[in-house]
Amino acid sequence: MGKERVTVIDIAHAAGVSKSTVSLVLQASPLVNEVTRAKVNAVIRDLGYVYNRGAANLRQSNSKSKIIGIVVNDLTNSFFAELAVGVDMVVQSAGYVQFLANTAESVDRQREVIASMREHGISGLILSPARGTDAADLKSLVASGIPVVNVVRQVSGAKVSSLVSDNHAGMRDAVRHLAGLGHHRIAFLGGFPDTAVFNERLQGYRDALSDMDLAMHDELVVSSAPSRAGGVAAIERALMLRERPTAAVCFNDAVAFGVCDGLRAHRLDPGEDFAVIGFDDVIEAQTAVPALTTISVDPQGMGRRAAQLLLKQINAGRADAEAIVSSVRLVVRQSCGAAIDKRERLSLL
Amino acid sequence: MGKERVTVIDIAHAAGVSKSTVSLVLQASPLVNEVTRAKVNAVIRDLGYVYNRGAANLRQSNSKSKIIGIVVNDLTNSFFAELAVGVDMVVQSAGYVQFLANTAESVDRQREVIASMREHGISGLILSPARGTDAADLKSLVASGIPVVNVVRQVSGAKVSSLVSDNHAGMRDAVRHLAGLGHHRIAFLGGFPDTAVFNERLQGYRDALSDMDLAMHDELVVSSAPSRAGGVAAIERALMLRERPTAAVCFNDAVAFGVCDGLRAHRLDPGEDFAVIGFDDVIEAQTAVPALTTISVDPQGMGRRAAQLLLKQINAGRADAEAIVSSVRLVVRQSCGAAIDKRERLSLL
DNA sequence: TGACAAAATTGGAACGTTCCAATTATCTAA
DNA sequence: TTAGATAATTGGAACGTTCCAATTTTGTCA
Repeated sequence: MGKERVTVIDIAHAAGVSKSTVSLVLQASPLVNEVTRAKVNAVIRDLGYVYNRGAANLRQSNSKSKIIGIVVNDLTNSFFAELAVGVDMVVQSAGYVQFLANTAESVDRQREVIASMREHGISGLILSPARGTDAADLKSLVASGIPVVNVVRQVSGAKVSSLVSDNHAGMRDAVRHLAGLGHHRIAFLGGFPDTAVFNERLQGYRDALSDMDLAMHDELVVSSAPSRAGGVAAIERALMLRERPTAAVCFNDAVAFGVCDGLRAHRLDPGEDFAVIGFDDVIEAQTAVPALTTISVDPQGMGRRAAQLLLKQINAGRADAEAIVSSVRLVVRQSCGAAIDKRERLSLL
Repeated sequence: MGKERVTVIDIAHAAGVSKSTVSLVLQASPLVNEVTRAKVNAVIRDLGYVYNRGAANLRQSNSKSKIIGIVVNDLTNSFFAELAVGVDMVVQSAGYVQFLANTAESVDRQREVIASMREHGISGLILSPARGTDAADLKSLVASGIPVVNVVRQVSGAKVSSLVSDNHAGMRDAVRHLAGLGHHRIAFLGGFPDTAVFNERLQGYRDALSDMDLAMHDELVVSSAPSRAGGVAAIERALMLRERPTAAVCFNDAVAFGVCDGLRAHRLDPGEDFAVIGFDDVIEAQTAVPALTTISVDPQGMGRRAAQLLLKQINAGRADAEAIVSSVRLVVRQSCGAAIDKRERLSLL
């Protein structure tokens, strides 16, 4: 049952037309007569024909494979999972299908999967590069004319489009908000210092401090893995300082959650005894307790925009690199203490 | 630059051999002489040749496309993201590449993406079916001889392999554990009652109660969306009962986190004032505060096993359906109050 | 009715690979 | 040296589709 695959020739034969006609109805060409089209479509349904995109793609000079690749550096981070969902949404409704691969920050794996995707003839690639990716890694890809959109992280020197969030402005706004609430010692917690994203955010932190006439204390910047566990470690170290911070901006939401955990372990109540702001606005940020004040980057929306940009380039044929920085906004919730300000409440008593 | 694609013919020409020979070295055939192989490989590197799997696949009678499909019902749930990562790991190292699609519980979307994947000639499919999927949806897929492995959820009547976790035993163990800690009123919170998974877990709950000689109270079973928000809603309702529960087993970890949030909103301390057990053991379960006691199903491992099963069937040529239930274990952490038992601590004072 | 245009259909070549059968080069042993 | 075996190479057909140029059918109008 279902052993031999049915081809256009079979359809043509059964419908009493030529394979060319069948091909035309498959592509919904206006050249074919309504009644023939109906007949052919009926036969297609009856015989359970499935279109062979491989064969079609082979013939079509340009590689319109209807496959786009998306490779992310850490799919277990829900930020990237949501990004992938966003990409999937627009890509699916454009009739494409996505190859998704996870590199787990390994450039070797990244090289392998990109090579594999090329062999399959992807018509474009959305890439959140693994740490340490350099322009040379993307060289031959772009040379072959395949549009590439970098997301989240940029690769300096690579002639590809990019879509990153406004890390500088986001962190600046977060720090200003905390300063506005009266905090003087604000820590910057988490993240690896050898990444561009880290440095952009750190610069935003620095600039905001200077805007608000606050001193920059190097010991208040403590880096760590950009994960929940990293957040626990970072706040741990920050609390050991002789002069403790009273608030923290975190590299991302995962770190911020870890910071909250660590605070509780020290019998400190995040949002009341210590203000915490995250970055990303992952889906759990709004339901967590306390709800996390954070910089919303809307990962799903970012995925959608990246996919749209890529599709635009694919359709345009030629892809001139454009760099988009996606704006970002502060979402004030409980964890920064602004909503239910304990000091204020106490002063009212 | 890189306009015309380079083909085996170009390689053959440049290396002074025939295309057949080039093809042989591409497949690492032992038939070709060492020195020719080296020469050809050198030319391949020089010209920047990229293998065209589409063309190869077209010729190869059987569809060894080196593509496997994976479609999940909710990628934003980190359980499925991790599952996908597990699949990706084994699939990648077997030289395959994965099509990943998210259906967001829509059977229509599911039908579309599966159709699309077939057109691309996937050699196998791993499917976590959307709610409401029935055997007919998979009929033509299996008829065409493409191996399918269902994960997480089964589709009754479909002749495909499946890999599900032992929902019954897991929930039974959770309830027994709570009963062993002295709880009499144990709630079952979250999940949609029209799913098989829900009913298996509920049955485990029922059986454990009866094993432990505890009464079954229908009002202690409160269903909700299997999400964090659903968990908040469920505990909310459970706390409104005239006779409150003192502990809860939750449909999954997301619900359990929501339950913890809801408890805190009522000034109850999860793990101390109320025992909570989750299901899944997602990655955040161990770092959350309190660390979540849960039934570990190791989603990544499940993904790996599903992929291995699928690859086995692909290689075997013929796929006879096997149903695997993957065993599951209780991981005791803080949220059930076993580790730091407040009552016990108090009695020691 | 014939001439012409427009609409619809069609056969064959081509895409880049693999497979098969056939050919050529190289080795072995008497 | 040569027959026979073995190793290495090769040309052409095939996979399922699309495209092109060419052909056939249908329609229009004088």
